[in-house]
Amino acid sequence: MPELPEVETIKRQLNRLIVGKEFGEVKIFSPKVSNFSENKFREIAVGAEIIKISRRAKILIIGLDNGWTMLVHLKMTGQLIYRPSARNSRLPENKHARAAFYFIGGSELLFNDSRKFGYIKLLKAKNLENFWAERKFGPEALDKKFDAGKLKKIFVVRPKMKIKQFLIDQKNIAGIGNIYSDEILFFAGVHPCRQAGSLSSAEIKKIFQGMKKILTLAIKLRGTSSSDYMDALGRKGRFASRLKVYGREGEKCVKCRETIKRIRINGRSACFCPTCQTDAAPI
DNA sequence: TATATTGTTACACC
DNA sequence: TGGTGTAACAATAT
Repeated sequence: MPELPEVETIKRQLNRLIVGKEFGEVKIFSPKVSNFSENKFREIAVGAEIIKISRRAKILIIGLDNGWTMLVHLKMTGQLIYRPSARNSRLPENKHARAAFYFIGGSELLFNDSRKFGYIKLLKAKNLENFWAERKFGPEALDKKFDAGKLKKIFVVRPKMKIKQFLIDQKNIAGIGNIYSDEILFFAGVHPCRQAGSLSSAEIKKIFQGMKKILTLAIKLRGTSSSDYMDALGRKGRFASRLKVYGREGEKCVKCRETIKRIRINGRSACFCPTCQTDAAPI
């Protein structure tokens, strides 16, 4: 599940790998992954050079030198894999290959996605601002200007929301998904069902610290590979071994040896330790 | 075959 | 009006 650390990892890698490269050919194997037909996509992209890669929330922004940008969302199972040289022909070697970009010079970028939830959209750079405005993303989780005070203000706006859902909602904070919300709440010792408005200042501060600490470490380890995720070099991330609650239902809590529980909150699974993450607000 | 999966969004409700 | 909660949707592996 690519969340902020995984997308950030790919962003950093692609900035080293494909900036300055020019599209020589484009193949779209699954038409629905893009907002343009293969021909139209090719018309726009071929001949363009990549200027820089950035990220907003879980979306990769690949800036081109012709006034267009490519927006890539990996959703659940997407992968963007760079290969220094194209293997055989122009055929996908992965059965879940949805699109392929071949650069002048022989390298290539593959977009794989078994679930086909991800997308690669072409958007004129001048329309980007509007694109973000429509989505109403909250502050970037790791933005240096995002401090505990600002987080507290967002809590005030949505007091009824369960904290688990609050953390995942991109309109509150941008970049956190199911994995890291579970881990942040364990770090903070807060039960996922607690309402945002019931949290004390100390708890909000702890959530803030956990968010910064966990996401930063996860980037350092190139993300979490619990299922399909791979970085741009086709390698697994190394944060999975650091997970304390996510995906550990039925296993023992690393802190107190209690059994980790899993519940559903708004259709999403939430893993937590019933002992370490208390249900009640502190007095 | 039915079910679980998650990020996002559409929609009904108060 | 807009916050809130629920459900739908994407498509696949198991």
